[in-house]
Amino acid sequence: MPELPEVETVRRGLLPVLQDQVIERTDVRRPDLRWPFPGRMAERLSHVRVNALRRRSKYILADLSSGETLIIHLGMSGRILISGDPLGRFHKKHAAPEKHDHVVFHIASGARVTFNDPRRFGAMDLTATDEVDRHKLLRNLGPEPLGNAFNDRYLIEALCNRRTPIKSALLDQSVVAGLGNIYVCEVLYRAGISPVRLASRTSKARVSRLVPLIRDVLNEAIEAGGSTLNDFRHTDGELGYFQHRFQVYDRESEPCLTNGCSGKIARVVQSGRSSFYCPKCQR
DNA sequence: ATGGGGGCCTGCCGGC
DNA sequence: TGCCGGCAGGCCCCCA
Repeated sequence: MPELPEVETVRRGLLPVLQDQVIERTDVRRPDLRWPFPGRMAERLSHVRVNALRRRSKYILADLSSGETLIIHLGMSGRILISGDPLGRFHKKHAAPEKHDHVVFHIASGARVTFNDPRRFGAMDLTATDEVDRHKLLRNLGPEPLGNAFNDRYLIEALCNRRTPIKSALLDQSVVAGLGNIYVCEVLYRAGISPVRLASRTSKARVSRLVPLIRDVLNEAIEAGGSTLNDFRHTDGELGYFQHRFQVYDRESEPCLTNGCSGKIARVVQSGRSSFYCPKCQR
């Protein structure tokens, strides 16, 4: 699913319902997602207050009054939906659990937060809050693309020795954390860089230019509430809108949108993922 | 050490 | 109408 902008959209949607609120009880409706849930997860997620709701890369982190942090990843098809919010900000009423509703959080306010994930590539784990950064899933993540540690000096250093296509390098979460297939395609289009160009063969000047472009694309997508392809929804069930602004993603054989360019968008497969780009203006 | 490919799942869409 | 192959926003793990 969800790349950084979609995860950030979900986090913001959850904020008013979870921040400083008490989880009264959690229903765990199956033993695992991608991996087995941690032991006694339902109990450890009952009678706890959510002190903070953070995001790291594509992970949502809920810091709990128990001293533990709930780590949530949405995988490819994970959704989180809110129902029965007593303050009326979300109109959806409670309903019987649907297919693929795997975990249901019952909030003391009366709201309910449901994690639904058909493909089950998502994940949940619990770890001590002061050890979150050392958690297996998080410890190898590179810098946040919207943070200060992500800058041209860093990115030049990170890419200069990589003998892999720049597309693959930017998808590598240890280089920069949070980009996925869609936004990498869009970023490379804006930068005029071919996805098949080797990272190490991309000039420092062009790598420098990538930094603000990555920030722009992500900020614009967050502003638009993320992108909706098949299954992404906001926590209130609404759609994101950034997909209407895709310039290359999923536009195979359509005309390039660059002024004066007569190119057609091409699709190539790189390490099993589709890359979309204009062979004329991306070199 | 680094890079590439397989595999994990379900659902949907297009072609026959 | 039904079946089959291909494809999908991610990422761990194994192998070379």
